[in-house]
Amino acid sequence: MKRAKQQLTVLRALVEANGPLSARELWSRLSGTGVGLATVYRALQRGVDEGMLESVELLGGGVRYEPKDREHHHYFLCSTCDHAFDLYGCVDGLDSLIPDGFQMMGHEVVLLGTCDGCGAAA
Amino acid sequence: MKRAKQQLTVLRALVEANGPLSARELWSRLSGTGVGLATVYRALQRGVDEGMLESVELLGGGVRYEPKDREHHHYFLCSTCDHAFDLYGCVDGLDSLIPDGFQMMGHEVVLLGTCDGCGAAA
DNA sequence: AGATAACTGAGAATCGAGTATCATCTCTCC
DNA sequence: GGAGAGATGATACTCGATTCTCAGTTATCT
Repeated sequence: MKRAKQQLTVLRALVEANGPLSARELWSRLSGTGVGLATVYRALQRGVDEGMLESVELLGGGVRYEPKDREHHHYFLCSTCDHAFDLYGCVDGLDSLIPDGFQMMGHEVVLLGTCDGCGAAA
Repeated sequence: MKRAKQQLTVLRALVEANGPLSARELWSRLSGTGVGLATVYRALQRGVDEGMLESVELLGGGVRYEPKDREHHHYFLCSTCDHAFDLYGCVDGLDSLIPDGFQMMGHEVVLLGTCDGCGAAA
């Protein structure tokens, strides 16, 4: 098995994904390559340290990672396959929700439902 | 210490809160009452089973609980104190985000920032 | 009061996510 | 082709959240 380039393999898989991936999700996508889970975590950690990746936390617990250069976007979380898809675009009316005295520094919108593949299969 | 009513104590604290609480957060609010952590979990589990509570997962990991009878709302998550506040109201433009073939069954909006108390203290 | 079932607190046990360790492997530079 | 540095996979370990266990407590009914 080829070594020393496994971290690049990990990062490439992340760039090619259509949404943020968790460490485990990423690892399972690389299952054919023999990459170890520890290497996946190392690659993610390094990517974050070097500023090319960012971690995002959605509903459902786990931390997911994606390239940092993507424009502002939100997510669609499929309740069947648990995969998160990027959604480009945003929503209106956020400001009206903020209570007096609170300072908003960011927002997160997550749509829940079934994705293309899972909805068709059902 | 009075017993047998501890679960009611737990549920009452949850109803009186201004947002969903995690098991730990709830437990710490009851620290003066001698209620055990296991009892908090038991009360929450029973509340969910009986349909009076629902669990919500926001960014930041943990599961939080709140009464199920509240109208549609979203959350403000304070990055300083990590408390989640209910926000009544909603946003526009969600439909335009949904990709073709996806079916939306719900949505979650979380505002991030600093709350009244934490912003004032800073 | 007595019997019984439900409830409780404390701490042990379990579980999953993430991290640390270590022997081995690969690359680069001589 | 030999040496050293960095990378890798397997696995042991840590840590926090949640659940389980158990002996003692309390409520209810008689």
